[in-house]
Amino acid sequence: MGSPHAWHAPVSSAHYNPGGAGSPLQHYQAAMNGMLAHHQAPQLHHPLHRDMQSPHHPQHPDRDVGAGDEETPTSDDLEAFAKQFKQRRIKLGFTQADVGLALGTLYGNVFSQTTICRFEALQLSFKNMCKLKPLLQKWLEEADSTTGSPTSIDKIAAQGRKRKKRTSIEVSVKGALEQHFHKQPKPSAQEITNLADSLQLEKEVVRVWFCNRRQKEKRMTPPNTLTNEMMDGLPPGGHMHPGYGHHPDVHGSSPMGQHSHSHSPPMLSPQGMGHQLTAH
DNA sequence: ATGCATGAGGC
DNA sequence: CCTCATGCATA
Repeated sequence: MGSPHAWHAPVSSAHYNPGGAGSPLQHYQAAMNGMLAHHQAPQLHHPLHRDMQSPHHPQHPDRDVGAGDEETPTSDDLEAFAKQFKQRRIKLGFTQADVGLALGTLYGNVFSQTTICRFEALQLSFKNMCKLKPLLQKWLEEADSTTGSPTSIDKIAAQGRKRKKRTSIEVSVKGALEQHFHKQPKPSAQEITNLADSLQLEKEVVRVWFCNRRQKEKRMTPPNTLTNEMMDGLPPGGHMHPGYGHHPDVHGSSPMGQHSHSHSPPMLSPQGMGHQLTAH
């Protein structure tokens, strides 16, 4: 029979430093992004409640630790897996985009470089991470199992969608939006219209901005809310850690309590990333 | 790697 | 209109 798997050679234009230390400068780009996005979805959402985001307590004594469980993983498991995944992926010479395509060939679900990237960086919701983990895990198994298999290349492609051009919001404007976000994460339609008027932006742009902002707060690795506004009445006791805000979640809808290991101050993945440019 | 955007599903 | 998963386009 034919080979069920089919990944072409790692056309990787990816050069990364598996050591971590050395050059923090990594810039791999999906050179030839085949936008083969169409629809798919053999999997629908079930009428299940959102019972996720609470891997609390050990369920069964028969559950082994490690990255090999089929049950709901903990946030820590996900982090460990993501980390391993990235390392192996790079070791094997695949780019994030390659993996995305491979998943399509494997299961029929294609993913973009973006999604793989976000998975590795834990920038997805807990639930989403859980959903993708099995897929990526299987790919890993197959990937190193098929070490050096010929395989055919399939290129499906193309689709033209008229997407709106990405609006570039100025830094100063972003700052203003952030401040409003702290006051009211969910402004009403009227508020949005008002804000849009003030900032001279389209209402839609502002609305979407808030939607995206809320999603960010729900990621596993949330942007630390470092916007202290009322720190004038600090208690004389002062047993507060300087540098970072407390809980990442606000209403208790947040997934899990962050890990227990001492996280360093604001942003900084356990890996080696972090570079932001505030100039343009 | 990430910002802004689209779309499906839900209320 | 919101949430949620996902991605094009871009820094």
